[in-house]
Amino acid sequence: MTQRNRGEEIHGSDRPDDYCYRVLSGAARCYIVLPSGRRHIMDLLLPGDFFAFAPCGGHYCGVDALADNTVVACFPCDVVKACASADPAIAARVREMALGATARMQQLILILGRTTAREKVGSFLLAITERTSSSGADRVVLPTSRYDIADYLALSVETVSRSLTELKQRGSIALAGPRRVRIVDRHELGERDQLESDCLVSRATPRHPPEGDPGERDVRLMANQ
Amino acid sequence: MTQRNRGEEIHGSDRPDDYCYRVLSGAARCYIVLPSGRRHIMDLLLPGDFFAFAPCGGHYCGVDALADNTVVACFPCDVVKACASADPAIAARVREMALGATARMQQLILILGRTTAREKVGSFLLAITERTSSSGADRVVLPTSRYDIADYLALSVETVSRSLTELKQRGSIALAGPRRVRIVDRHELGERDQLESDCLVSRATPRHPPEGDPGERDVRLMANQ
DNA sequence: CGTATCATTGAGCTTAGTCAAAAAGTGTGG
DNA sequence: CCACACTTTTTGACTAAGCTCAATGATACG
Repeated sequence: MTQRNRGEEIHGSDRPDDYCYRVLSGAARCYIVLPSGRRHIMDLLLPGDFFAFAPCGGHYCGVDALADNTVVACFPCDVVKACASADPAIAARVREMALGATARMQQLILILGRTTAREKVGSFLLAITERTSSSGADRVVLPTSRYDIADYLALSVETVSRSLTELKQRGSIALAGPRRVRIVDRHELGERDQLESDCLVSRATPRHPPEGDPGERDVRLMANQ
Repeated sequence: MTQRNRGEEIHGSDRPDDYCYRVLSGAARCYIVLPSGRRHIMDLLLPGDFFAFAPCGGHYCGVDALADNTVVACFPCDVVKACASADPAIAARVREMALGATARMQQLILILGRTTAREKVGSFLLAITERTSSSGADRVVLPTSRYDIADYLALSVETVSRSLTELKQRGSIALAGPRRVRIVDRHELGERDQLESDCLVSRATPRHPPEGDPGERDVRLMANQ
């Protein structure tokens, strides 16, 4: 757990699943370098956030500081596992933090699944705003450069930049410098989906409403081999 | 936990984070319906696989059977949580299964991050082959239709179909019926990255080799608020 | 005050989405 | 076993969107 400044590597390895990370202050990016040289940012970590790489076949994985004075706690996963086995309170904490990581991953999957670059950038802005200011604030200072946004959203830098200027010109956001963003129209940034909700639902129609509690409580089914 | 046939809904709700799922036999898809009507498949579940939705702002979430005689155990998350708190063995099992879910999510993020449709489809084929036959087999029966693949990879059906025929024509795969695939050239299906590994690494160069064990073992840093 | 990095903008090209239709499977009942 | 309907898959033509290459501004840092 060392303090690092912007751009400095916190930890890196090609055995990524040996360590897990928790940001204590600052911000960090977790990325994988594909053998082609492409970098994909798997997660952005703000204070309190937890992350662990899954084994990923020989790719180089790393965690870098995004801000000055970033402090990240790095732990060998097997140590954490052992502590969790020994102490139920720690186990519960680990579960809770892993749940947060899962939520961010699912959110990223959803964002990456969007069709247009504008939607991706828009929902990224909404997500990062939500995370930095817990309430429904409308101002955010991006912790990332355009390059990082591009590698996070799987877009080119140019497309990220163009999307932002387009959103600005539409009046959906306002920019004060490259990193200071004000959200003007949330709906235009991906909740826009909501507005079209009365449109035709083709191959995704929910067939029946939820049928009440399945009533199955035999946790052995969940837990046994 | 009821047995369902292909296409039937197993569970659905717009409070997705209340339940978690474990496939006992068959196969299932976990998806989110965006208000626009678009469906995104968040995960494909094979026997033994575990999944839980994160809260996702009012979208409809569902789990459907992909095969006949699919059996899925559905549990309220708070019940599982309570059992994990009470029984360390269950807690460990839940951790282990959640780790598997995390690995699949990270893999999906990586696949969605690929640039071309052919790469997405190719790495999807590799991934699903790896999961269905634990060793390095080269044959796979896809559990999904083209539509499902499309909704999983965030592509259009037509593009999925075109990518598959293109891979076939290149000799990277062989098709026997729409769902029976034989992997001919693994490298062409996404490990292709490996071949270009000596190419220029631009903005993703790992700065230093891993610096040895950070040596931090104070798990309080991991566990405390 | 240069220099390097980051951000923006432009032009051309490649690729995937859309709309439309045909072909190939799948399952049913006669 | 065949005929029929229905679904799934494939293919084509066109359009739109993002990537690449290239150049220009802006900003921070020595």
